[in-house]
Amino acid sequence: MLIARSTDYAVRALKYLAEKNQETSAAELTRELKIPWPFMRKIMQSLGKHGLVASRKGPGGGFLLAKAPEKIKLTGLVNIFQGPVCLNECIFKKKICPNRKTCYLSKKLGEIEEHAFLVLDRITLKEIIEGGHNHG
Amino acid sequence: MLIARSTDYAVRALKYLAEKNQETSAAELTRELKIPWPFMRKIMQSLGKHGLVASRKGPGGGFLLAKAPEKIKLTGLVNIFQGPVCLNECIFKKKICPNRKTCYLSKKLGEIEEHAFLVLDRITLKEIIEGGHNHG
DNA sequence: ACAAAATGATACTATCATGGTATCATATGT
DNA sequence: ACATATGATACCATGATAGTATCATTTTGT
Ligand code: FES
Ligand code: FES
Repeated sequence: MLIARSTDYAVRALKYLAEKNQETSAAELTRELKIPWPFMRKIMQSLGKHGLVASRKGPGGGFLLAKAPEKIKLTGLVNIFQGPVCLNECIFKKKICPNRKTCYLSKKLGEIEEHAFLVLDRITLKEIIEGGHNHG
Repeated sequence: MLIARSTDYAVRALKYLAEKNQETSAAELTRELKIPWPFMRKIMQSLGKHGLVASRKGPGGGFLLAKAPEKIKLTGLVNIFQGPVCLNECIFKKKICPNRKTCYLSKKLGEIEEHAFLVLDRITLKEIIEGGHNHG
């Protein structure tokens, strides 16, 4: 799977924040998006650590988008929650394969991976919001 | 990961069979390809069930390629060992997402998946063998 | 006939990534 | 002070993949 659940949840949360454009608590996000509360909190904390949202503690506190939606790329989110986009780790017995440089199959998988990366890298939160879609 | 270990092992085994072009036992495959014996057997049995190799029991028995290398497609192997190529299963809480039809993100992931499929579908065992590669 | 060598079938276990939970500490507004 | 929020972190659950074990069946050679 290219997009893990955590990444997907993050997209939904960010979309909600962007559309509401007001400080929003994790509780509200949980309620509106039907995402389990502790999991949601973990996700928001990750987003905070990586500077995608700003947070404020205390009553009335919550999260605010910290970057413009057009600056938030899907590849960035994938990186945070799943690590680098990777479809091509020829692992033989848990050791990275020594033949990668010359391997035909690896080359082809590399092509796929690159294409996937390019597509994902061009998708921003803004596009997702405006894309005439239903995500979330 | 696009190609699972089992699929990769299958490719190596088939390549070996194709190059040797003689009846070959699982024991030899295990020995030569450094793949765990019971796992190798399981893989060969799957390949047999799906008609990619023919088998013969008894002393001196073993496996033979049952299709021409150019007829063995990577997508076929992926199907056997991993199921359909799929990078795009928006699963929300274990239920297939109802928004798929209109979802922007799903559309983009679908594009990636389709590209991946097309590339894999054009790779045959023959190409892998002749590809100036080292797979295995 | 018999033993050995091979595959067929199938059930089981192990490992690991992901998804999800729980707890306590810390900050903030009233 | 106290309630309400997030920060940090450790823990648990689940499922997919990788790998193992066992027994039945077929074939060959003596
Ligand atoms: S919201 Fe489910 S496919 Fe996009
Ligand atoms: S054999 Fe490892 S990259 Fe192909």
